[in-house]
Amino acid sequence: MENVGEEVTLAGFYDNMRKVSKNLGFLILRDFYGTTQLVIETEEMMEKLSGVNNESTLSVTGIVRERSNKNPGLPTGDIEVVPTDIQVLGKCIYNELPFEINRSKEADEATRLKYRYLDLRNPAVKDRIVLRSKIVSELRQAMTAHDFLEITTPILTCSSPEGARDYLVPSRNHPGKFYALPQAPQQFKQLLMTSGFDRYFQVAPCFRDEDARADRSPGEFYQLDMEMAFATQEDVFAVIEDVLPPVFAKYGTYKTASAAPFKRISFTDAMETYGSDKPDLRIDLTLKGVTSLMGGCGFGPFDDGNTIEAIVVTDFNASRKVVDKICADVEVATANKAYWFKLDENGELVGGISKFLQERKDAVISELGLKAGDFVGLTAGKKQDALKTAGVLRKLLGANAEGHMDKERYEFCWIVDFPMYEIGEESGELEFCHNPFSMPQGGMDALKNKEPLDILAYQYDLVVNGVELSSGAVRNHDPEIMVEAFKLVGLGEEDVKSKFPAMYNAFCYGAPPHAGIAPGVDRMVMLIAGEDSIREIIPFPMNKTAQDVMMGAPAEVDPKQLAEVHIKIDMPKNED
RNA sequence: GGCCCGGUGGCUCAGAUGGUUAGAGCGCCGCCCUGUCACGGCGGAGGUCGUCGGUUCGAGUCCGAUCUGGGUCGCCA
Repeated sequence: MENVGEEVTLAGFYDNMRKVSKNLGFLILRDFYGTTQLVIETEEMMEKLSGVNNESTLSVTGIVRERSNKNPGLPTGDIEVVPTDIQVLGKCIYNELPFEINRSKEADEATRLKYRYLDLRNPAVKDRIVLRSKIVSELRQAMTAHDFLEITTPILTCSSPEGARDYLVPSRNHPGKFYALPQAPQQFKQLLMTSGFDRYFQVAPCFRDEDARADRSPGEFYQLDMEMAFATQEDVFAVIEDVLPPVFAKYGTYKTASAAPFKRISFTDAMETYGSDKPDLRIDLTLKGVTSLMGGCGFGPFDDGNTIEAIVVTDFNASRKVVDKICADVEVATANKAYWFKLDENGELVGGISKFLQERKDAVISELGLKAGDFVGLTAGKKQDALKTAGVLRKLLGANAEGHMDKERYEFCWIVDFPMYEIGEESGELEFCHNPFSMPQGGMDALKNKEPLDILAYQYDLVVNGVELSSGAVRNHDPEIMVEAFKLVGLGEEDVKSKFPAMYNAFCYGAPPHAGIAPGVDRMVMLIAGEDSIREIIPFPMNKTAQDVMMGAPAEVDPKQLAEVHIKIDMPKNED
């Protein structure tokens, strides 16, 4: 309104025209910041627009006027611009687009990705990218305010033993040799600590050649990578608890985020209480072991020395149809069945597997503390299977049974005290549980004197609303402890030296104890934006099969390029 | 690699049990409309139903194979 009467020049995209007659029309001009209505009220101006397709870019000079019919629903709804000149800056040569810009989110995803530059013109799509930028900017400011230095680390490096498949880059100058894109800046940041930089962070690109998921982009993603020297687990927790919640609360779909200190749950407790190492604490349901209460009751899966887990849901009101759907979903997700029964209004055990429990009715009711209307979900199997299945069941019950999930907040927790070692499922032998960089709790003494499976690591995960945001650790900075840790999994000093030559050598020159963590930026933005697909918060995402359908990557290259890097293609023949 | 779901005008979708000319909304094109704002009215164009093969008098619909997209398990912090 304060510009009424002024001559202005606006530039933007031809969004839409509502043509009312030969010499009256309302043209909506859209730019990054919003829209403005232009009134075309002369045949001369109308003529300038004839043949101009939607989405062309225009420069419009005209006079700002107060509207006679205001639109209170629009930020610029009080004014309109009466053009005196219209220039077409960039022609859209098509009168029909692959999708309507303002409805692009409804279009086929392959088409959206192919025309991502059009998809991004949709304000609702663009806003996610703007949000991402704001979040990253805020994280940078917070880290800098905590005296962390942002330092970039190499993209062309060598394979790092994170455990995922590497992206390889052939070397021209060194025939037969390859660079690898980093799966994470893990070793470099630890070397920075050894160099004396005591607070490092980076919004770090990470590259892993693994298959995609709805919440996992294939190929590349970003981490808020950080590391601190002369620091403990507590120091890392304190920084994260200070940096993340304000960003979630400020930009999030939900306006509440956990305050410091976050709840801490040991890995073992998390598995036994929630059936998951990434529990959603917004759900108030917990697991209860009922092996001795229900074992041998005559129901097949409850025999054979199987572990049985129960989840009591009070005041359960979901329909039988919902219960069946939950059980079916559990089976799809875990390849393991879920069972149930209820305590009805008359105090009888009914439904599901209740008939097997009638003889133990009183014990069941008293041990589980059941009241009329309570529902009991059950799982059975080998201990870990029963727990994990119950974990999935818990999530589904929480989401479907009313009153057991307070959705409107970000609930953070730390999962701590992960085991250092486990017995590998395939090999049957002792293996590192997470990565081999973590410091065993108890150090050398623990490695030498404790049962390997009982040794815990200073390894922690950050979980929010059932999503694993990050894992981190206090690192093993002592070469002797490192060698000993590797000995337990059957590797010798030579293996350590050959696997991590730079780190091992560096640590031999005096290394500070250090610890760090690397929350996933894409996951954070997803959670904050409330999006279910990770592609919505990435400017130019790849599709599920790691292709960029807009650019056409990956693509074949010129034979000359291959020759320069000493590569010959040896395609398998399709003979079967 | 396994499993689940999808592929019908430019976009979103409907097409029980196989049956004659495959429909709708949006978009697009043309005409009309002097205050619209999801503008409105009238008219129109546009589809080898992902592909190949089979069953059948007849296939968008049934069967087989295949391509392709998404979800998920494996994999991956």
